[in-house]
Amino acid sequence: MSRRASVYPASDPPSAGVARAASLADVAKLAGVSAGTVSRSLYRPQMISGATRERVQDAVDRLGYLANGAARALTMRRTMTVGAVVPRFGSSSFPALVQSLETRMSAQGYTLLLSAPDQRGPNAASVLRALLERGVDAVALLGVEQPASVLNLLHAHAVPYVLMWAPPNAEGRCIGFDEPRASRLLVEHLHGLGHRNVAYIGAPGADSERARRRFNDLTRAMAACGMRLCNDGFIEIDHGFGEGFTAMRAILPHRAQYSAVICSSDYLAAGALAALDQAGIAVPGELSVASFNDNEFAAFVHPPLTTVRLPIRELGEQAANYLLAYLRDEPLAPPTALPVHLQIRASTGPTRPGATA
Amino acid sequence: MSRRASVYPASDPPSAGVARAASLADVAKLAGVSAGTVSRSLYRPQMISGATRERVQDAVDRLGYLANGAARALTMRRTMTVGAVVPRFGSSSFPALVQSLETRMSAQGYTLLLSAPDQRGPNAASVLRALLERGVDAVALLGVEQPASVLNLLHAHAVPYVLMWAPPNAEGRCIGFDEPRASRLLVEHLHGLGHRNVAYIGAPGADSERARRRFNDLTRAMAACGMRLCNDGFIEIDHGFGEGFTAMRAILPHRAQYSAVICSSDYLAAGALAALDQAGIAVPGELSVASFNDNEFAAFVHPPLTTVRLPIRELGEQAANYLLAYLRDEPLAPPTALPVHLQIRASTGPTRPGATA
DNA sequence: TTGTATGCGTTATCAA
DNA sequence: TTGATAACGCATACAA
Repeated sequence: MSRRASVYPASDPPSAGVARAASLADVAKLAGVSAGTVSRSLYRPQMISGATRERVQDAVDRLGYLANGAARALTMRRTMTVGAVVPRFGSSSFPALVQSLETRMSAQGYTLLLSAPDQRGPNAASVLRALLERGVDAVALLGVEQPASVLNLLHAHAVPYVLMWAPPNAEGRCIGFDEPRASRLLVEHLHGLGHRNVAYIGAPGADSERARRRFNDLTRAMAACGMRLCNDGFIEIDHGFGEGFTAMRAILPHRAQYSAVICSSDYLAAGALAALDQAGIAVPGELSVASFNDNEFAAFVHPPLTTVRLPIRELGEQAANYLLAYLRDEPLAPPTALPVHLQIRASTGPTRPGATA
Repeated sequence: MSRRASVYPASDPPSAGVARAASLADVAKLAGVSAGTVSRSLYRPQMISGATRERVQDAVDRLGYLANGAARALTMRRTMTVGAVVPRFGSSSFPALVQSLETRMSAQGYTLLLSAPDQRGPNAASVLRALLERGVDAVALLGVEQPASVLNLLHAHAVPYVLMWAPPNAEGRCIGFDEPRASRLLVEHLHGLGHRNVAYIGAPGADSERARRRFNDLTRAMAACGMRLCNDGFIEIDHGFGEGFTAMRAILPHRAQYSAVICSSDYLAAGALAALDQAGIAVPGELSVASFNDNEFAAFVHPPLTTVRLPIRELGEQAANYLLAYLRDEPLAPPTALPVHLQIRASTGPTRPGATA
């Protein structure tokens, strides 16, 4: 474990504010009481008489006193801060996840320290280190594939943590979706429609354990009911609208080999549907499209799409609940995989009205 | 991924651990030097001899020492932390903004404390107060309409701050887009195509100063070239895919009154285009659609769309640069409105191929 | 109910 | 180059 990862530059002083912020002592002086009394008056009001409490409050208001979190953290050994590490944060459905996590935690007085490292790997540990040095009370990490260095840090410093969007493991501390079932639902749905050969557009497995697992789940589910993945209809591509479009166009020449397409996200699906639309291929008449769905939007625009909904917001809430329980030393409800649901949307109107004319 | 590396059994709650984290004193004792020497060795290595430096580093590694940020913040009067307040964070293009802000700041060693208050939650001032109590070195706030209480707090505590996506004002400290120009570009483009009566789908002005300004910019630009906004073609609706769809359907009955539609975001535009698609209305043959665009995605799927691109990522970077300059006591480059650009995308293929058959 | 004193872990000042 | 010591601002055990 080599260190030397100082996040603090050794140079510049803070912006030279001449007047220091009001401290407890300042308030105490103005109110004519002791510092301890001020502290108690603010955070243990029942210990203080009404009269002094008023004088204190008055002084607080006049000075615009704000507690110094660093000093408090130093004595309390607690910062009311939790870290979140969410790689590739800007894309896909992660914002919704962070949103729900933040909402829940802030309702309990916690603030989120957000890290969104661009690249995975060796720097994951130093990102976490930065969070730990800032004294986070707990950490929520996105993803399964935490390097050993990260887990070691977590354990060595005894920080409560939770792995979001990760399958259950021996350690517990994971909250995820019932992804195997999600795959089964999609596959069985397509099977029921008579499809036997399927194309797949998904995220690159090399980058993501999640993508690899999903691919495995799918092939397993297909094998179980005698279906197969079409070789020339398998595309790995990053998550995104344009990517789905591009991918669909790429596998279109091999269309004879499959009668349905599964996309690993609704963004990809929406792009794929757009490509099909432009190519004049009717969905689902000529080709079925099914998708894992986390933002509920592809399905909206292109109704004839079957999706499995992954409850993202619930994931964030569950993660928050888990951490909060930990922080309260309450017994931990063993985290389970969140249930997923099949959504089959009928068309709300002609997709390509011209075709019907 | 070796999980057994942990010293702690999975059942053992860390909070029960009596052992405190290693401190500077612990490291010092192990290395046989004083605490001050350890501190200097880590952060002012040039002041320390090579031999002691090694012994210190060794002790640090063996103890897994991590600096206590609270203690450091207390003496340094600096936390290397910046706050971000981004209401309605989960939606629209804000994630991209936060992403770029975080990327830039973290490159300089700062960590983002993110607050995403939903509109009706605790008032803006208390959200900010929470951030200030946690000792943020600076704050980035999204939006123009900061209540006086917020600005007072900011000034009273002399915290460097920047208002993102806000028009320049007397105070400076604002970074935004050249929105008036954006409106002019769109309007003039439509004017050039011969349109005179225009419908508008935008965010509710009651909720957002930004929405009000945009509406004003648009009407002004239209007035300047003899165009007008169609009364029955003006819809205020929240940002979103489905919302655009719904809005477009709502104004469709009044279609005789306008020949073009402006949408205030690409999500809305994409929804609107979908609605038009389903209604069998050719774009731009029968109706032109133009949009403010911050995610570059509506334009991708539905090529015949004219957008003005608002450089979101650049906004986040500029905000970061501004704060960083402040934190370094460097002269502040007066923030200017970021330039916007018109994007006219030609169709990449038949949108509704059936229509051409 | 209130005051006093101590310690939290670090950096900075001043000696050595 | 290193060590001792004094802040930093707050919470709390203990005394009054």
